[in-house]
Parts: sequence; structure tokens; C-alpha cells
Amino acid sequence: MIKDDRHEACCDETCVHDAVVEAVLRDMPDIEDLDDLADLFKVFGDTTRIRILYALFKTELCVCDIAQILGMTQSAISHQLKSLKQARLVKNRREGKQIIYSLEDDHVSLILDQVLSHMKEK
Amino acid sequence: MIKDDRHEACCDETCVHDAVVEAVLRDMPDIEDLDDLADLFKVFGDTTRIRILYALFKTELCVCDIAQILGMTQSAISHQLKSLKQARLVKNRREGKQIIYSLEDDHVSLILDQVLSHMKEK
DNA sequence: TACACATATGAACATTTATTCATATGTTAT
DNA sequence: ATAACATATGAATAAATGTTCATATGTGTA
Repeated sequence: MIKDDRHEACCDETCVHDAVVEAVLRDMPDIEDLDDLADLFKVFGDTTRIRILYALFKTELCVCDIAQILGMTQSAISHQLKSLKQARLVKNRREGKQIIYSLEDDHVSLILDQVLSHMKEK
Repeated sequence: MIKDDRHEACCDETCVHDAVVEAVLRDMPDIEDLDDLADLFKVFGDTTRIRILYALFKTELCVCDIAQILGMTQSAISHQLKSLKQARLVKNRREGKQIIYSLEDDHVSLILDQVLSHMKEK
């Protein structure tokens, strides 16, 4: 029989190393900052957007070209470009009827390179 | 009246810059590699996981400690640790009843620093 | 002005993903 | 062996996200 209906004792007072926990909490960045960080990573965490970034890595492109390159709908691309722009990873300018997109700065490529090197390790 | 029921002409043959498109396609990494890359970013793209990584950045921790630090359920933490481990961002070892987690390598911190610097720019 | 083109956008739908709950696994101590 | 503890895990639920479809906006051109 189970007589212990309070068997979620785990982590109440038992196994937690209080000193360590407090030390870590003291040095943790603000939750808001970590949220912003996660949000930025989230932008990179989608195949379509990563492919767009790699395409733009080579040259600036209009929306049509990107859609053609990825074999996707103009609408889908446009939606994702909006995300990328909100995250300040790409910028755009109008040129007649077209709108030309390009990478915002070279942090993008640095970030991509960093993560790529992690992957290549094994 | 609308006589043109085929007005999705966009990007068919018209505005696409074929030469540019082909050039970009030639240099694009394999889709599979880009998928892997996106998957890795996806792991960073979650508040809980980012907070876990930052906690581990300071010191190795058992699951209970992490749950305590983040103010979350042991189960939730355990699930996320699994993701982090599959992505090879953390490793673990058993120590008695506890399992101690720590960062897998220092690429993690390099990646985080890189993205942080992008955010701090403006 | 009217039309065609390039892009943007809102709503709907489908899919993915994070957390919770209940329970299983594996370790230590009695 | 049994009980208690620390962690892992499967299923269910809820929330977030990507694509599609239809349509709107804005630009150049006849």
C-alpha cells in the first residue's frame, strides 16, 4: 500500500544545495534580457529563415528572387522577411516596384559561423 | 470588372533575376545542413533552456537545483535538459542519487556572447 | 485614370512545442 | 527486500508558430 500521498518531496528542502542555488541566482542576468536573447535565437531557429539569411549572405535580393530560390510562395517569404526585419537581421529598400532585402550587419554571419563550427566538431 | 483571373503572375518569369538566382543556388549549403543549423538554434530559442544554460554557465548543477533556480517543476526541467543533451549543449554524470549537469563545451558561451553583442548594439 | 506588377498582411488552418500529471526507473539506506 | 529519494518519461493539454489563401497597398506604365 502507498501511505505516502505527499511523495513529491523532491526539491523541497532535501536535495537542493542552497548555497549554490543562491550564488547562481545572484549572478543570473535579468529574465527579460534572457527572454530577448531567446527571442533572437528563435528567429534563427527556422529553416526558411536560415535559408533566406544564407541566400542574402551572398547578395541582396528582391522578394521574388528569394521565393524562387527557396521554391516557396511569395507570401510565405514575405511573412518571414517581416520576422527577420523585426529582429533587425535584414533591412530593405525600395527600388521601383521591387523591394530589395539585404543583411542588416555582419553579426549575422558571425553568429552563423560560430554555430556552424560547433556543429562541425563531431 | 476583373478579366484577369491569372493575376498571380508574380515571380513566374517576370521579376526574377535568373542569373542572380542561379548564382545563389549554386553556393547555397545543402538543405539538410541548414535544417541542422536551424534545429540547433531552435534549442537556444526558448527561455527555459537559455536560463538553464546561463545557470550552468556559472557551475554544474543537479536537476533539483536547476528547478529551484528557475522556479519550475522538476519534470519540466528534466524534459528541457533532454533537449539540451540531444543537442550536445550539456552533459551529465551520476553522483549517487543525483545527476549532475554541466555545459558540454565552451562553444555555448561563445555563441551566447556573439548574440548578446548583436543585441547590445542598439 | 486604369491596369499590371511586386510586396504586404489578416485570418484560418495545421503543425510544432512546452508544461503538467501520473508514473516508471534507478540509487541509497534501513 | 522495502522504503524514500532523485530523475526520466509517456500521454494529454495548451500555447505558439508557419504556411496558405484571399485581398490590400503601393509603384510604374499605357
